[in-house]
Amino acid sequence: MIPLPRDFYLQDTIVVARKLLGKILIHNTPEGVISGRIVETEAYLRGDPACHANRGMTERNKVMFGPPGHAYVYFTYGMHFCMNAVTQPEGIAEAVLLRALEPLEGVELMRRNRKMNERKDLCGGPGKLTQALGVGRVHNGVDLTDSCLIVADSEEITDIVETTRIGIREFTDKPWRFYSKQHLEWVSRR
DNA sequence: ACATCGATCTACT
DNA sequence: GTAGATCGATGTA
Repeated sequence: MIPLPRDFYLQDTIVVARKLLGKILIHNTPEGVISGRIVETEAYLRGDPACHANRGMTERNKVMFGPPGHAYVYFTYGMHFCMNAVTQPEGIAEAVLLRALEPLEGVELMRRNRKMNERKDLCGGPGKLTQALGVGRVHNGVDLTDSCLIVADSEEITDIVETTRIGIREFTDKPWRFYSKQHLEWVSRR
């Protein structure tokens, strides 16, 4: 599995969000490899009130201001982690939220992490996929091109549905959520 | 110091 | 369709 190069994350963030569809997120854990195909993403841009970094750098969002190709993992709702891939050069805070995966390797580990058996319940949502892969606080800031958590190159998806983003209160009209039409069954919502 | 609420999920109606 | 869980980052005083 070849990690996507850092340059990949220097493209326009919306382009990155679309091109990440089909790619493979891989977590190498002591228990074994857990991986899935990315099938749903959202873009968060500068100047976007829904973007965590919009009001400047804070302790929580500082990874978004760092170099591209790193993971921005944050804790929310008192119980969930969400994972992003940071895009754009250092100093410019944009990112792509990973919202759903098609489970590939380590499905039994996912079942154990999630306390769920149905394949469809394992990775179909941003909080679900981090729990399934065992991704949390310690992964905030790790290098997605060279660490235990990587995004590997794979097929290009061309049949993409774009919709508005989920769970935000501002900029709700922007069509910056993307999912693969050929992986509908793994997507969090249609 | 303190109040608010979130890029969510589950269980229950 | 919606309430409740649960906690720390953030904004206001």
